[in-house]
Amino acid sequence: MAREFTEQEEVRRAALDRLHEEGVRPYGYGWDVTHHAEEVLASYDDAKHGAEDAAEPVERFEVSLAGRIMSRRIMGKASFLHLQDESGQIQVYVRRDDLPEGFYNTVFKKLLDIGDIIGVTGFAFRTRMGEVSVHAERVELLAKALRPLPVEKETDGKVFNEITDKEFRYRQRYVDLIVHPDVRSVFKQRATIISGMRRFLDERGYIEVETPVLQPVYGGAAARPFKTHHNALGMPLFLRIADELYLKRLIVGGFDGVYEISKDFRNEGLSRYHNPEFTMMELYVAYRDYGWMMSLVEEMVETLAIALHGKPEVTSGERTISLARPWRRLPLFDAIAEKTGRDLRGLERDALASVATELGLEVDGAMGSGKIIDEVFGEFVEPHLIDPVFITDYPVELSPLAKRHRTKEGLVERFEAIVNGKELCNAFSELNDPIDQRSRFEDQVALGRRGDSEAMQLDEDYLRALEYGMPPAAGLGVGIDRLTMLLTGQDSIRDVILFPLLKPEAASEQEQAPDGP
RNA sequence: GAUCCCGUAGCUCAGUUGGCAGAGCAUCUGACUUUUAAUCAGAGGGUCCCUGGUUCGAGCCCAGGCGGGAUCACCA
Repeated sequence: MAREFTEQEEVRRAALDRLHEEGVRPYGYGWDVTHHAEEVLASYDDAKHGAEDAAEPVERFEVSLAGRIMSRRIMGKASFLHLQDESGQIQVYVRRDDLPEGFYNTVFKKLLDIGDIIGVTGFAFRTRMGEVSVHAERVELLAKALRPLPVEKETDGKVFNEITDKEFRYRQRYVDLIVHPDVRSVFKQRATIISGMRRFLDERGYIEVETPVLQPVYGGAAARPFKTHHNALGMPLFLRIADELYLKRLIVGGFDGVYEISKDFRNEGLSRYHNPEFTMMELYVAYRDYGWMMSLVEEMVETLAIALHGKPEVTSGERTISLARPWRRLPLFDAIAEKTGRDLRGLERDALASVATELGLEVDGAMGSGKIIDEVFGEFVEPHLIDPVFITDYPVELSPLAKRHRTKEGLVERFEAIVNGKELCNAFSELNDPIDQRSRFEDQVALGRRGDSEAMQLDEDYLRALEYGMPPAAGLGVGIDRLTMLLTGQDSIRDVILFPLLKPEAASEQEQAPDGP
């Protein structure tokens, strides 16, 4: 079914036909780019290239750029436009008499539009109004835009044509990126964070590995998986919810430090903090424990913040948060006591339940003591932890893969870093006792039988690996999306994921996709 | 899943007690060789989300639906 075109689309399609008639190729093959807009602006030198009132420049500043037309000011025999490339925008001055016969009047004025991608060569100069610009001597169309671009115009705080519809911005991220430089900037910063993290880990000698996304047995976290099917083997497979168990197999295999930066998938709800596929960095280091890992985390996050902002500080709304080392280390029960005034240490399940109820939580019979403690923490403590803090020593039943605490009964050597009221990472001294691990898995299987859809599966092969002997090790998982939110000051995960999951688009524009084989 | 809010031109939004569908920007035509929200003169553009109801008359009131957002709950 043919889509109806808007008036502006009709105009552009008519222009496309005219271009063909005029013998102008509307979609080019490339352009020899010598400069980006920002470089020209940064390296322009009035003394050499001419100030606005200078007679003749000492030397011509030859440039060749390519980009998108973002605005046009057309006059009789000369025009201005703003060209946007990846680096930013620069003004271009186009004169009829500098271009081939007829090009200015028939092609440039009539057939080019905002949104078209062009190549420009010429020389940089400073206009009478003082703006460094490119005096075009050659203009070529590289790609005709058939849809109008919602380009913003701004003057003295008044903004016209701004796209504020979040849905539009997420669905048509390519448009969002064109018209919002700050959105481009967030994703450049995301790349800086990931490459900085990779460098940090590589410098320490840890090896980047790749483990299966499709897993016959999923594990390593408490979450519901996506299920799929392999036709040739006729077997169900799960998209990984974590990398953990495979990475620890590699520690068994003799690697002393391995990490993986990858997508994990969890079949759960969407929110400001949750997308069904998200990016995780997991790291495992042999012969280290969780105390050592805390030092590594604070150093890594501080390093990344400095790389991004020049100082170990981030902002969230009005708030400035210092990420400078060292971070406070606070046992979970102390944190709860500090914020609620209640000491939960050593309390039995029913006593915990009544304290939680007094605090105003709803407790149902299915919740074990670990779950209740977790609820109290999540409700009354975590949201109030703004400055970075390591919360340590969690109940054993919440952490089936963590090593029992060396001195504290019923707890494991686990920590989460909390910043700005949200978990940034999760880590522990890894459980390497195969007998204990088997019984923890069995507890999980029992939970699963009682209907806990997030309980872990028993992974026989992982136990086999542990039975060969795994060195003591520290493990870490960092949510890259949330780290990026923190370091770039974004308050929705959708603003740090290029293409967040959305409901399918209503059938108006999108042809219904046929089902796969 | 629950609650609240929103849906009018390409974009942002007005739209009075229910009485001819509006503005800015964008688009089109013409003028203009240093503009920058260019300017000046003119023009076109609407399934007011959908369906039904009330009414002489509905963008507005009512009911149902669809789409979206925000908050809450599970999870990183």
